[in-house]
Order: sequence, then C-alpha cells, then structure tokens
Amino acid sequence: MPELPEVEVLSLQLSKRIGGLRIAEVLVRRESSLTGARQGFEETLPSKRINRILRRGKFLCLELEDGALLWFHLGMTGQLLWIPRPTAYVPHVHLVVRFEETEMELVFRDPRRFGKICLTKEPAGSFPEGVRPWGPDPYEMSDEGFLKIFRGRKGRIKNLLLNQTLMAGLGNIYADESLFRAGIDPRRRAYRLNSTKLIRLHQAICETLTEAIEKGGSSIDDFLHANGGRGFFQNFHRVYGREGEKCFSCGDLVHRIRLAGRSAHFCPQCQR
DNA sequence: TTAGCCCTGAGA
DNA sequence: TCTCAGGGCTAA
Repeated sequence: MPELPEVEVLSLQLSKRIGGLRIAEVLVRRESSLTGARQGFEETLPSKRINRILRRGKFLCLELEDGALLWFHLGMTGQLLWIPRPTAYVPHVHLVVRFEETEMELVFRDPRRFGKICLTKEPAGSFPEGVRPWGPDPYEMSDEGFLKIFRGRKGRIKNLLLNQTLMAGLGNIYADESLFRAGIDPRRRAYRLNSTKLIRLHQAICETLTEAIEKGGSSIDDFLHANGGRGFFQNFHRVYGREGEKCFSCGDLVHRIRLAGRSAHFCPQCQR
C-alpha cells in the first residue's frame, strides 16, 4: 500500500519521464475515480505542458504550465504506470494520459478503487480542494514541531501517527516500523511519552522513511514503480507482516493486535 | 472512539 | 464460499 516512500519514489521516476511533456489526450475510463466531472479532465488537460511532479503526504501531483494541478491518491492498490500503447487490455485502468512527444502512456490503475484523482488550481504546496487539510510531512517539521503536535495527546500513539490531519505520509507499515525502531509500544498513550522518547520517535520516522525511499519503497501487494519494477524495502521490515516470527533484536516473537481497526505489529519485549 | 463503508483479489 | 487486508471518510 503506497505510503510516503512509495509515492516519493514514484514522483522521482515520473519526473524523469514525463517532466516537460505536453499532454495530447486524456481518457477517463471510470468517472467514479475522479472527484470532479469527467469533462473537466478531458477538456482542460490536453495541450498543457507538465512543469514538474510534486509529492505532498501520500499525494502525487502533476503541476501544469498554467498552474493547474492534477492530483493522484493511490489509496491501497493504486498504480501509475508508464507503459507503451496499446494499454486498453490492462484491467482496472481508470485514467489514461497520452502525450504529444511519445507513444508511451501514463496509466492510473487501481483494482480496489480506493484511489482518487482530482484536478485543482490550488497553489503548489497545498492539498487539493475537497481533501481535509493534512498536516505537514515528517520531513518538514523539526523535533520541536513534532513535539508540539503529539505531546500530551490522549490517544494511542499508533493511531495518532496514522492521523493524516496531524502529520501526513505515514500508513500502517511505516507507523509499525517507526515505532519498533523507536522502541515504543503502539498502544502507549502519547501523553505517557516524554520529550526524549517523542523526539526519538520523530527521528525513527525520518530514518525509516529515508531508508525505504533508498530501497525503492515496499512492494507488498500491488505497489509497482512507474516502469513496473518493484521496491524491496519489504525485505527489511522488522515487524510488519512478521507475526509469530522472531524479533531480530531480542528473539522474542513478534505480536499482532488490532488497533483502531488496523493491525499493529510489534515486539512486546523491545517496545515499551 | 469505534464500527461500517467503499472494493477486489488472495488465501484458507 | 468466506474472510481478510487497508486509507480515509462518515455516522453513531
């Protein structure tokens, strides 16, 4: 499931491939994947040049020459593929972007349809209209900023990390991995964590994300790079998806529990 | 704060 | 055939 590292990897790859290209045609295959009307996409986008590709939290964004922004949220199974025509045979494709300079197409594919595409004119750096205002990236905030957001809160730390209005970018995998790295039990209430522990957590989050980006993200179910390649950070997960296996640090078994409707993986020995 | 919804494919 | 996975939103 694409979280911050996966979207970052994708945006870097797409920058190289579609930065500067001019859109020739946009085909909407499933209108329900769009937040606005189909006409807006099919009529507004053609003939526009792509200035650059941005990432904000888990959103990927194409900035066009006239300032319009095309946003993609990959949900759980969303993919942005850069593939040669014809692409009509590819199942679960909801949007196709064609370009003037190449026969390659940018294809948005999303079997479970949790992903969303929106077109806005917001200034760069903000989030698309209709999306709840999200918090800053972990990278964008200082340790002090992180403390300001999380210190003293009553909720369980894992649930707070998943709350995108507080901080954007973390999903289930990287929340679990970061908490392991910081040695914090996911069930702990934030107000029970002192500043040292919270700062350690912020650092653990940044380290985990950076490492994941370097390894091309995690390809668990459906995440693929723009060229169809896979990330390999999943081979380095220390707790996520390792229920019943030995903890790499202490040899105790990794546990899995349910927290706020999501699974949480942790080592009760190493995380307190 | 939690349950339910959206949705499909994988695995039991 | 049933259960489960999960991001983000909404309702209770």
